[in-house]
Amino acid sequence: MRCLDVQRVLPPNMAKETVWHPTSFRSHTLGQIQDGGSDLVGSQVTICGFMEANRGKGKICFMDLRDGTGRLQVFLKEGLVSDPELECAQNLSRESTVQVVGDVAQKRPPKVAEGEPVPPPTYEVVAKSFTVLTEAATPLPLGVTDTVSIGLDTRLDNRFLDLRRAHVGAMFTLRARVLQYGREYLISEGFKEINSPKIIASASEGGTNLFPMMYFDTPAFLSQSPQLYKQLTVLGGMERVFEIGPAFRAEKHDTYRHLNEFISFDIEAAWMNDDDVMGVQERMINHIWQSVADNDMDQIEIVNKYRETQGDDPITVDVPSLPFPRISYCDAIKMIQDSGESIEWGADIESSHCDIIAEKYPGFHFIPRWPMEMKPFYIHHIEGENGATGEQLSRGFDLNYGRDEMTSGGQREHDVEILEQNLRNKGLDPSGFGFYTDGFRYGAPPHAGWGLGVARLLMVLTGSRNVRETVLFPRDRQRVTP
RNA sequence: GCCCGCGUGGUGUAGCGGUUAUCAUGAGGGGUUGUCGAUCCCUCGACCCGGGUUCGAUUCCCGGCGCGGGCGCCA
Repeated sequence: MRCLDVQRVLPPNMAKETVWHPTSFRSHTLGQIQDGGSDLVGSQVTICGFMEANRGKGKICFMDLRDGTGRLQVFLKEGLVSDPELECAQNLSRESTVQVVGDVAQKRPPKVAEGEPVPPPTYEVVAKSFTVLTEAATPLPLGVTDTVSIGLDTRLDNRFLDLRRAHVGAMFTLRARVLQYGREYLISEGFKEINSPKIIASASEGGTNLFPMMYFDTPAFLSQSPQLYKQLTVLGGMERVFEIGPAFRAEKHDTYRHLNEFISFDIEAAWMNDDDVMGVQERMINHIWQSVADNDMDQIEIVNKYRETQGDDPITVDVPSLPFPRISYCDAIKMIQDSGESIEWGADIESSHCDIIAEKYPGFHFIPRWPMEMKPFYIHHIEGENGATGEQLSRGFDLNYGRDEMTSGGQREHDVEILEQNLRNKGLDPSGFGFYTDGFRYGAPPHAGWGLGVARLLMVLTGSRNVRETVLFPRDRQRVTP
């Protein structure tokens, strides 16, 4: 089984140097012919794809094919394929799927105006035989290549078609890359990936509303956060863990940045405080941005090409420099007050306030040291570390980008006595949290962590104005299908 | 939950108390063509639902449903 050994040797950058083995349906991807056509000229290939467009109704027909790797023109000519095949190709509806056997050839260069540079050679497949795999119904609920803009609701109702549009596909390719780079970075710092339960018996944090459900005969809830479980894992000695998983919140908000199901990128690490995990976070984000800039500018270009047609400014991938600015809660309040807004110490920093801070700090910035009173019971505080008017500060922080909150995190309380007092201070009964507080009774390392909204991070990277742009099948107040 | 706005062919839009309801894209048919945002000719397709005002409502009013924006809250 020698061939298996060969295949175990993976290329250094899996994302960019994918090995496309032939399948039962095709010998080559369209991307392979697009990029490596010069080596393939004259050889026979079998390709598959969606038919994006067909031109020509007489003795010849040009067909634009698209698969998940690229686009390619197929040339059909009377005499080279059978008459029924040619007619079938000419009458085929857009987005039908086809299989073509033919020879790779260099395309005839397009006519260019006098003095214009001749473009580099491109390649096509001259068909020998042509098979329709499935015929697409007409008309399409939305045009994959049409120039008309399409409402978000129509797009989400027909996401399978929307996703075929170049810039939409690029957005989700970028999403996959962001997750990949985030993972690989945390692994490089010793973090291990975990999975925590999404069906839970009690709330992880106060405040947010839960989706109730029946777990056989027991009332239960969908998890709003992996918080308590990732902490229990660290208490179990796993040292550094991360999870990329769903969180569910039954809140009736209706904004560009809220969903009722979202993917949270969470970490938790022993022997760290809030400053330490802020360091992890900014290094991770820096790595993600750097990796996108190094590997994925082709996807950014696709997005920008579309943005140009919509009159939007192109997006740029500016790798944020380290460290990110840190504006403590107290300083943030002062900044807001100095701008003339009335805000009291102890109040939440709202979106309009974030606009004020974002004027000075438009990119990523941390807001550490929130009042203890505003943070959940599991957040750590240092006795005597007080704000301007004497209130106890916490070791909780947020990460914002512009006006939008990306992350909430902090050092956790590891002293079980204080933890139980915190619960009582919040009006919660410690006996209901025994499964959690018991984890602290037999030795507990100081630890810290954060949760990052993946879709919100993607909004920043892709310049999206609605979180739904970066989520395949968003769940909001009025949408549970598809 | 509150405030504001919108609902017109498959898609995205213009417009109006009486119109042949605009434009683009699309779909169907045909011609030409190594085309590439193909092109040319012909054809097709729409006023969210219910009630009210009116001689007459797609247009005005009320209710419903759906959608969008802002706010609250959060990741």
